[in-house]
Amino acid sequence: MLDLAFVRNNLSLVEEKLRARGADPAALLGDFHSLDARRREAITQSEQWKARRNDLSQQVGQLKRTGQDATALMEETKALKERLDELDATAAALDEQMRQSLARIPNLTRDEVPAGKSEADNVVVKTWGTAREFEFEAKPHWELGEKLGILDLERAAKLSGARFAVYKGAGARLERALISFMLDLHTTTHGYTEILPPFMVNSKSLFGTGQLPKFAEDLFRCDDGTEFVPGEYRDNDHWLIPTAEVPVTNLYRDEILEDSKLPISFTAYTPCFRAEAGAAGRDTRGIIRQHQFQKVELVKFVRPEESDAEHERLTRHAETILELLELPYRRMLLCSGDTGFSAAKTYDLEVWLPGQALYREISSCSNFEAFQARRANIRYKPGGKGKNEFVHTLNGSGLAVGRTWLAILENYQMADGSVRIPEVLRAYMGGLERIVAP
RNA sequence: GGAGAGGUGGCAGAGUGGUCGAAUGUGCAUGAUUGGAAAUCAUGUGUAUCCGCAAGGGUACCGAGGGUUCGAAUCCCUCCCUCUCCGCCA
Repeated sequence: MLDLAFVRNNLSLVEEKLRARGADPAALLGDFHSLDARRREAITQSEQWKARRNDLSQQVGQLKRTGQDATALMEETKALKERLDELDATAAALDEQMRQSLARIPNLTRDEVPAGKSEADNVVVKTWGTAREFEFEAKPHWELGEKLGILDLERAAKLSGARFAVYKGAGARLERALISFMLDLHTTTHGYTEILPPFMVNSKSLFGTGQLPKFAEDLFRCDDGTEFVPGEYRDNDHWLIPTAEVPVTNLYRDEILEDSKLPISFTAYTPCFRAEAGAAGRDTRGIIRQHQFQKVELVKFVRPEESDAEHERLTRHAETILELLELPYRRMLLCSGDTGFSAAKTYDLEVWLPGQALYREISSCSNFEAFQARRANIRYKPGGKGKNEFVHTLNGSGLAVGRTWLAILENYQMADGSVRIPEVLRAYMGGLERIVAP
């Protein structure tokens, strides 16, 4: 969420940034100045009447205490009430309108974010590793996985429908090995604290990180016998998390963090659940796009002045996983049109997939600045004194485990259809060096 | 799921309709005292928002949301959370 006062004082900048995202400022901001003025006027009016009521009520109390008759004053105050209720309702309605309007405005992208409409306008920042030369035709992971008996998409469909996977034998163990390998590296060398959060969260949490209200249709909601009402954020409903970002960032919702404890770095392994509404027909083969996938996430709470540097560090932490696994990748700086709702700046890491001869996103590392912190009310006291300020939040995949799994299959495949295990994973695989067909 | 007890400021803990944004203790900050410190004393010490150039003033907040009342921390309703006992359960 953007700061109301900031929007008021920088309206043309906000409009310009919205246009850069491909959003329509008129639709999002409406007649901002008018609403803002009417809201403030209504609040002032209502509060002035409340002050009068409070004053009269106190006089009533004083009369009663000294045993005098207060009937006249009570009648007068009662008469005041009707008008007050009206003013109060108007003020509350305008305030709510402003709140909802602000909640739907995306974050402003930073100036170094390139202008662009779509994925095609993202900029390659760097490329790491070289794509392997194959002396045979590289196969896609779904063929490799099915042949090796470690991936069963047919039976997964029987159990749960399309976009689910069953991993088996060495395939299941490879997934588990990747999770352990990633968590171990992040919690030791990279200094993150491991979190194992709930896999279900309430709508307050989803509002905090920005998934609600705009992206409700991308989420799985548990049926509590109630409906989601945009603008109402409950603490007693349940949604499946689309990413660990939600529970981990919301750990500190409505809290004031100690300056001396910052920056705080958390890593968490969780499954992620996504409805993939609007992705019908896309990536239907293989396990690129699933309703459930596993992910190791990195989350940071930092002081505003250090969020840029921490963003670079966090991205490097994700890249390190790819480098240790010796998977070629490139780092993309997302353009304004492709940057997510809550993010001010995002790097995507794309891994090379020889079976499909293309780069695919395997990690997304974002700086949200104060956008999420403002929604979730996460603050700190700079220097331990004075006014509370919002922290900056960051997060990134480190990495998406399912996509790492399939990248290993495609990059490490041999002519006979077997798959070598990357060196760094072998200890996690009980010494296994190669997955071969049964 | 059933029965009961609770949720008040950084913490502890009073307050059951008015003088309560809230006693008291403690913590913290500043000052006095001291060679320095401890102790002591004094003063101050929440958040958000609205008006205002500012000084300052108003409003709201005692788990959350509604309601009753001229007036609610206090009474009523719904919900959330914590604790105890029972039931169920991995």
